[in-house]
Amino acid sequence: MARYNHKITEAKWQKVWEDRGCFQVHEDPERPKYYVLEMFPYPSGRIHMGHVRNYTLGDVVARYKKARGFNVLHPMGWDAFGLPAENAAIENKVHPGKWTRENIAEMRRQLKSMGLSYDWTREFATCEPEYYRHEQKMFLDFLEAGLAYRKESLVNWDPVEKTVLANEQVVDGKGWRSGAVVEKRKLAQWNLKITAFAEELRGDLQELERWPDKVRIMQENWIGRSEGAYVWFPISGRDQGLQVYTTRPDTLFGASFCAVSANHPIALDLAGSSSELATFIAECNRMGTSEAAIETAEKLGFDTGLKARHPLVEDCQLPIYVANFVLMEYGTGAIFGCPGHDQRDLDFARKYGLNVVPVVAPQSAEPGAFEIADEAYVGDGTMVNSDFLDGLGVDEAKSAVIKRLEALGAGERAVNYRLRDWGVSRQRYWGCPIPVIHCDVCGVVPVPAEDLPVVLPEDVNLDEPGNPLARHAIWKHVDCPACGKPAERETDTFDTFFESSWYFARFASPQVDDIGFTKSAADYWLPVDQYIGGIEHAVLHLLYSRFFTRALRKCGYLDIDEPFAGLLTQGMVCHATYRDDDGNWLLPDTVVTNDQDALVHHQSGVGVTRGRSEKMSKSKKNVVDPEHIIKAYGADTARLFMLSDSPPDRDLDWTDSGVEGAWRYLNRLWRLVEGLDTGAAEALDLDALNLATLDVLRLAHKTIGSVSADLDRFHFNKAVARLRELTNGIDGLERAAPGAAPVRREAVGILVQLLAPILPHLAEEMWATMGHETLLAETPWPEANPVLIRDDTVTVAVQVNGKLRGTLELSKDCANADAEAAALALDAVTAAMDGKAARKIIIVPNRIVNIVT
RNA sequence: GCGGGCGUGGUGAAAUUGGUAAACACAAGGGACUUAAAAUCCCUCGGCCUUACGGCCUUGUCGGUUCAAGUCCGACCGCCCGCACCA
Repeated sequence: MARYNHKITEAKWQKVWEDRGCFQVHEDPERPKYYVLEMFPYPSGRIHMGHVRNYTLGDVVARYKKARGFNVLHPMGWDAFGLPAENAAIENKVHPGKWTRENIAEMRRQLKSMGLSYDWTREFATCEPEYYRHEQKMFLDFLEAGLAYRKESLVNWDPVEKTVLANEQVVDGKGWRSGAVVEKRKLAQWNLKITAFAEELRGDLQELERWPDKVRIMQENWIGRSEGAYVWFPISGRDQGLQVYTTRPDTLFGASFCAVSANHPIALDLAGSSSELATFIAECNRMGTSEAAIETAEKLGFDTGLKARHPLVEDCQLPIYVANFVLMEYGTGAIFGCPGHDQRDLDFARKYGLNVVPVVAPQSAEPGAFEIADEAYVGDGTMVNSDFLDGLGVDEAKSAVIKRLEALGAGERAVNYRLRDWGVSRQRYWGCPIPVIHCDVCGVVPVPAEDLPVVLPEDVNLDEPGNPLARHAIWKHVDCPACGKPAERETDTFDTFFESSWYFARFASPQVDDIGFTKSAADYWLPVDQYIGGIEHAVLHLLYSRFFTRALRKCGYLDIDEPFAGLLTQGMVCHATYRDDDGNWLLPDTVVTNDQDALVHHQSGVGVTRGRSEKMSKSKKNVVDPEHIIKAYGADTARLFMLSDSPPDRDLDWTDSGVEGAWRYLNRLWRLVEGLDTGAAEALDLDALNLATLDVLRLAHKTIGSVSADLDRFHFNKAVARLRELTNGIDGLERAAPGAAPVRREAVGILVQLLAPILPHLAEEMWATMGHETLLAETPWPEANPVLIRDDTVTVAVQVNGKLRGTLELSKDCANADAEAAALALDAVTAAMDGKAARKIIIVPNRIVNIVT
């Protein structure tokens, strides 16, 4: 008996599907559409197991929905701009464009070997002008709609590389590559007004019912709506006041100090005449902006000597500090501190010897006796020491104090968001040029639509630090489109999240060149019905895309609000880690077991320690190359392994034995059709079947329902288990039994159809071997015979005092009295009741009888 | 520090969402076939007690609610993920 030859079979069907254009789709208003999309990859060079998992999940959904009659759009493309290309250019002296395009070719070849049901005619790469020209136009439309603007903002500047660094590229205050001390610099940067949609982006999260709660919570926290008030504190001896934002206006009578950010105008102003303060500000700015850096930093303040006058308490003067924990980007960059009810303010007050006055007393406290020790009281309670607020609850006090402040003109109710506008300028080469021109006379001038695209020049010199566009004299110098005088192009490029914020819409009409996508195609295909990708994009990519969709709507491109109706976030692919005695990481396939059952390196023989399973990463070398697996076992085996055992949103452990198990199952399936009687078809006669044979046929039809339900809910591991059960059932058929041959043929047929989304190549081969002349990839999903899935009897558990004492086969939906009588008649039940009478009998029809004595 | 999640056999997991815990696999052990191996097939496989029939226990720990708890509630322990000192 020949073993299943995956190499020949997989290549054969991939070619058939491609030649027939099985997966090419067109808008068809007659059919329901289904758009399934996996997050497109950055072309880093080769696919990794994370890609294999992601694309397998999407492919199962796409093939299943196609079989269910949907017009399925399932595209693939390349997120092709980004920093790795520039790094590779510097390290290997290869042009970023060449490097990127070669990587795409290699990865496309690898993806094609997986047999994924993409409509490859829709493929595009975002680094090509045919793509990015449209986002240049979108940017100009945003500019006109007031959704894009330029402002000065602080960036991490690496003085050696002459470039801006992301937070994660700053390590201990130094550039990750140059090691130079990073400076905070103010640069004029382009921003998109995502905050204009803050409330909408937050509120609409509720509508995203097919998104994981986890992601919705993360986005909600990121947007960070808070309700509070602005409060104005006059500054003694100055004309200007201090505007503060607070979420606890109720604690205003407990205020003992004010504090401003190191970058607050007041701080900068005072620093001009105080070198001490200037030094303190510089120290604050040196502190990293990453959370870890701020976390470990001690809370420090610098007394400015200025006093803020309390808006509600006559003669009350609060010292104004510059403090390292106040952020310029949030609220007004200034706070009042109430140490009694904020731990950070309490720490600060103790350090600098400031008053601590409790103004909220917990319900349990003795009136007048409540004091604050080491812990601030942040709970609800009754107002004390607070003038007209005394006796009110916290919420009432908030309203009352705001009302009073508003009446006095000393404050107002306010809603604030943590969300900041999206800075899109990058001082980098390998990105989409920002289509504006800077003219000394006219200022910022948009590139006229007819001059788009602004094409990224290919002839650049990457050997020197800094952005090569800024050194490219020919490209950079142009005439002002408005006045015709010499001017300069913007040399910044877009953040690469720009490209991925609308690519899903481009797939709807990827070939049109006068616009990013046509309205009619967007109307038909969008939103994406099911989006699948990694949890690492839970906030930024998904939030930017949600914003972009709204911005495009405002500019008339489309009519939807939400780009992704359903979201599935897959878990990581993990593998055990290995290190030798010197602590060096080792590749899994260089580790073997020796005669003494010990782990050793396959060549040197030195001892190896097996570490815990972790996310596959190059740095820990615990990687398995998908291409090796596909060559050795085939794409179907890799797919099956990815889907078996673990639910998609959980982490998956890659194991060799698991792969072997998947491969054995494939061969077992293959033997199923090899041994099939495909000759003269004996008609199926239900009445002639014995019970065991009928059960297998019934199992096959029931499996249609259970597998469908599992696939609908993305419980792929359970679907695989059901298919294994059916396989076990078919294998157990007694060949000589009457009607066994036609039952076997029908059951295998159903099995093959249900396997099709998971093991497309093998299933197609089995389908053909069974004598079908149509393609399984174009065959509708099977339908269960209602007669065969109906159950006449059910197994009911019988308990005495909650303990299982036996089971009963009862006719379905039988009377409770019958169930009760049958249960009481069981020997095990009478024994367990030990002569006692039943006090109570609980019956859940078709499920359980519980006798309580 | 805050927020979210998870904890079930040697391992990955399942449990119709409060109703027979451990489906389906992996690993392990035993057997059949074979000159032998591979492949394949069959059996055993949570723990303890029992020759057997069977019994008792078991879902991180301790309590609670309920006729009934892996599932709900409270406290604790452990692990993972995310983050914003957010006023």
